[in-house]
Amino acid sequence: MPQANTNLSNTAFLKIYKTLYKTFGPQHWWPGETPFEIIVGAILTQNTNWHNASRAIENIKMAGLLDPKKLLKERRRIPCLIKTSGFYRMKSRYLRAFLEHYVSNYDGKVERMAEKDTHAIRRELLTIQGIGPETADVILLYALGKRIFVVDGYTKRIFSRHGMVEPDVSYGALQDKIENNLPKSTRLYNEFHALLVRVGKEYCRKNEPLCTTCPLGELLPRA
DNA sequence: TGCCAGGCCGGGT
DNA sequence: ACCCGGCATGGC
Repeated sequence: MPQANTNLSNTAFLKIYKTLYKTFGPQHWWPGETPFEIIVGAILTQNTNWHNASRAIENIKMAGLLDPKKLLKERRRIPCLIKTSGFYRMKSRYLRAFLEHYVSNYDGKVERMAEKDTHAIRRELLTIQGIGPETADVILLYALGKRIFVVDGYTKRIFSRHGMVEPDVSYGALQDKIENNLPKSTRLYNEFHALLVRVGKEYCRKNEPLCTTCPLGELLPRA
């Protein structure tokens, strides 16, 4: 059934996207040269600023281990290499869990994983320790090129502060709402998430109740 | 200096 | 089904 869905929020989400794109331009996400680098970054940046995570990736690169099989073989070196990313003992376990799954089921080849249906892969990723909904969706969208919208803390904060969702909206509910009110475009999902992180970092931090200078300022609820 | 950062897990109600 | 503490480093 082709949805004739032209309600108000439909235009609101798209309008925000357009405003952000006009303001900031293309973000060229995800930062990372290969799908595997993107996956590693997705795990290392959990609740961690990108600066710290990217330094950990650099360490892995410098060691010549930014490759699934090599990294799995040298997994004992991981904690030392990724220390700067924080939570490094947990993240070492998470990385190892992913590597074991990835190498044994897909021979460490992203094309093999991408052959499967999007939601089948998603369910599978969620069974791996350390991969929750956001990390799974980052892998799907940015490493596998699947059409799925990535929700994160900034997404929730920005849309709730603009009165479009409740602050405690669940991951899935927000994801559904956004996907149902935007054109179904992988390219747009890719760019929109990146733009939300950009504007979130610069204008929508936790401690700032309402921003008055951000490009979306006119959409703020009156305080 | 304390707070924050591109979450997720496990144990407790 | 929620709720919450733990996980850890580095920058401002």
